[in-house]
Amino acid sequence: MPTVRLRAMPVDDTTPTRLKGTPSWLIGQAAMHGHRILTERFAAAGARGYHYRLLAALQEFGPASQATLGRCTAIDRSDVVAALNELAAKGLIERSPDPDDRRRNIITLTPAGADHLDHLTAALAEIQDALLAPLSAPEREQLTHLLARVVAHHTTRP
Amino acid sequence: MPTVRLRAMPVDDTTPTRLKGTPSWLIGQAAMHGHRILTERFAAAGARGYHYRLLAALQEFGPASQATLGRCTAIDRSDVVAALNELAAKGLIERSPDPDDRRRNIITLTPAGADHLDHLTAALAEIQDALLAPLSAPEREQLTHLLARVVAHHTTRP
DNA sequence: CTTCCAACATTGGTGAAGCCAACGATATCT
DNA sequence: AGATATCGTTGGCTTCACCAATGTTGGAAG
Repeated sequence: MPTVRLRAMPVDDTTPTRLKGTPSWLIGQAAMHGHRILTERFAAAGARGYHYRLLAALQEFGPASQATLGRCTAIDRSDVVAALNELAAKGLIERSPDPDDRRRNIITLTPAGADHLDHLTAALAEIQDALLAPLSAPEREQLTHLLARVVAHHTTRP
Repeated sequence: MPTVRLRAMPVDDTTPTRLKGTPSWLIGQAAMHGHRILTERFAAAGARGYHYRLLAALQEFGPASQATLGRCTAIDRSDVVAALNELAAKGLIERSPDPDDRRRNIITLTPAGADHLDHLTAALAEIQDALLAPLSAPEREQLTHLLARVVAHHTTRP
C-alpha cells in the first residue's frame, strides 16, 4: 500500500503572499532592517537609538527638562531616565537641578556629547544610504514624503 | 539683579529636524504606529503578530515543519516553538511527528485555525486602512512598491 | 494659608519581538 | 562507521514601548 507523497512543503525563504503585499508587513520589515543596520552601526560607536534621539533634541533645542525631552523624542519618561543615566556616565550630558522649578532636572549637552552626536550623525547618514540603497534620490524623497504624512497623521492627535 | 530668562526649552511635541527628516526615523515611527494598531487589534482577537504569520504560511503552503515555517516567516526557530505552543493550546494547529523524518514535526492547520486566520485577515485589512488613512489609493500603492523594493534588497542576499 | 491637583523624576515591572548558544535526537554524507 | 548537518527545544539576552506607584514640588482653588 504505497503512500502518496503529497509534497505541500513550503519552499524555504518564500514569504506568504498574504504578508508580502500588506503595507504594515512591508513597513515592519523595512523598519526591522533599518533598525538592525542602525543598531549594529551605533553599537560600534557605543550608542543605541535612544541616545541619538536625546542628543539630537538637546543639540537642536538646547537644555531641557527630562519630561520635555521625553515628549519631543517620543520616549517614555521612565526610559529617558535610564538613557540619560547612560549618557551621563559617559560625560555626554549633564544633569543639574532647575533652580526655578526644583522638580525638574536641566539636561545639558556637554562638548563631548556634541562631538559624539556629530559622530553618530555621520553614521546615520551612512545608515540611510545602506537602507535605501536600491532607491534613486527622487524615489527616496517620494518615500520620505509619503511616510511623513502617515507619521504626522498618527502623531497629531491630542 | 534681575536674571535674564533664556527660554531655550523645546516646545513640547516638537520633533528635532535631525530626526523628522531621516527615512530611518520615519520608517521606524510608521512601523511603531502600525505595530501598535496591529497589536491592539489582534489582542482583541486573542492573537499576536507571530500567530498570523504562522497561520498565513500554513494556509498558503500547507503542512510544514517548524524549521521551514520559521524560515519563510522570518521567525527564529526558538520563537516558532513558543508561538506554536500557544496556537496548539487553542486548537488552531496540530503538531504531529513526521514519519519520514523523525527529527521533524509536521504542523497542520486545523479548521478552527483556518477560521481564526480568516478573522485575523479581516482585521488586518482594517489595520492597513487605519495606518494609511491619510494616503490615497494610488499613493498607497506607490508606498507599497517603494517599500517592497527596499525590503527585497535586504532580504535577497544569500 | 491650607487643600487639592498636576507635573516631575525615579523605580520596577510587563510584554512583544528579534537573536544567539547549547543540547539531545536524528539524517545524511563521506 | 564516523563526521557533519538539521531539527526541536530550552534558556537567556537586548531593544523598545508602555504602565503603575511613589515621593517631591508648583501652582491653583477654596
